[in-house]
Amino acid sequence: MIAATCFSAHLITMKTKEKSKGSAAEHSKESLRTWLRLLSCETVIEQQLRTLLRQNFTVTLPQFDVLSELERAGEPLTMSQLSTELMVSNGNVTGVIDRLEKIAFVKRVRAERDRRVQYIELTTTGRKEFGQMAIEHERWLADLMSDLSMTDMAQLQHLLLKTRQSVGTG
Amino acid sequence: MIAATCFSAHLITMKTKEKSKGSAAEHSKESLRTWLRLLSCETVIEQQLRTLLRQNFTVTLPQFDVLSELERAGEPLTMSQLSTELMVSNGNVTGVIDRLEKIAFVKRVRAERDRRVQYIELTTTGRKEFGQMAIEHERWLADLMSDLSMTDMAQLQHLLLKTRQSVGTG
DNA sequence: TGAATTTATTATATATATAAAATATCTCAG
DNA sequence: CTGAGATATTTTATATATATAATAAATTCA
Repeated sequence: MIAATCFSAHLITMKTKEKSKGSAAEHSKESLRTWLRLLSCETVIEQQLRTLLRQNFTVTLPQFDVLSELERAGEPLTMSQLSTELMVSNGNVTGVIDRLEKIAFVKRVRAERDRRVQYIELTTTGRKEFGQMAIEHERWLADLMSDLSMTDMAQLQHLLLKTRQSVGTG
Repeated sequence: MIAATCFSAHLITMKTKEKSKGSAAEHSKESLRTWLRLLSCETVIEQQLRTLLRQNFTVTLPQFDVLSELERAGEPLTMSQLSTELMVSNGNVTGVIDRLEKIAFVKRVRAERDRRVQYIELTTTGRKEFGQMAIEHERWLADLMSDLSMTDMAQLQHLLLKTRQSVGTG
């Protein structure tokens, strides 16, 4: 999402009295442990990327996320589409687009058929600058993950997907 | 952590031209894929928890995180300790504590030996209210993770720990 | 047509979030 | 004991973030 800012720990007292294996209580505790680790892991990486982005370029992480989404789509997107894809509120997107428009990385174009809609598109500058940032961003990430094997990452992706699906259907 | 707010997608164009297996380029792409999935997974869960907390209680997610940390510690913590544990900035913690103090869930106590330090401690109300919230929080999480087996969660934790260590040493 | 409804966007209020500067206090060498 | 440097917290400025209300445009349908 746009402004990945976060208090991240959710560190909750873990009472280790229950010794039943495979019980609902045990599954519950393990869920909590898993979540705390997931959160911690995500937060550390996000902070690293945020800092690197700040130090090396002129955009913030949420702004970078918007540019990524526009580049990935390969075509202009509406505010609502951005909001949905990036999983943030509408009002949030408005602010980020305001700032990106101010530095001329994107521009708003009013749709012709439906005049309620604004299309957001990358400018030539925005696309070019983003290209540079994306290369660095991928390099940073590869470096952060350097101790993980291809197998590790494949397994991790599989489990994360399964988690995502569990949350979605829950 | 405190205010897990975030633009979360970081969806970057994935060029699939390179076909070399096990190359640095391939590892780099896989790192990016893994990160995007981790981010997406974390964001969805966080949004769910944030909404549930909002709808059922009077505190925000960052505030809940602070309370969790205090309860887990079992003793008053300084602002710096909270900031470090929750991986957020000092100024951030100040604001969250201000709000928790306003609703009398925590109180500031100036340290005697070192008058720069403020100890933050749970009030009786804060501890009691948090207890209720923590029970619900764990229930929500167990529900969200219900499709994951104990083995899945153990493997996931293992891989996340490995990722965390890679980031830490990188 | 034109009022009710739907959809998209913006406005508003509040709460996080960071970085950097300011403030207060402490430690310790000299 | 006195001031330089270190540490803890708060303040400030700016950018995200949410939820909700308000606005605006388009659509539906009596």
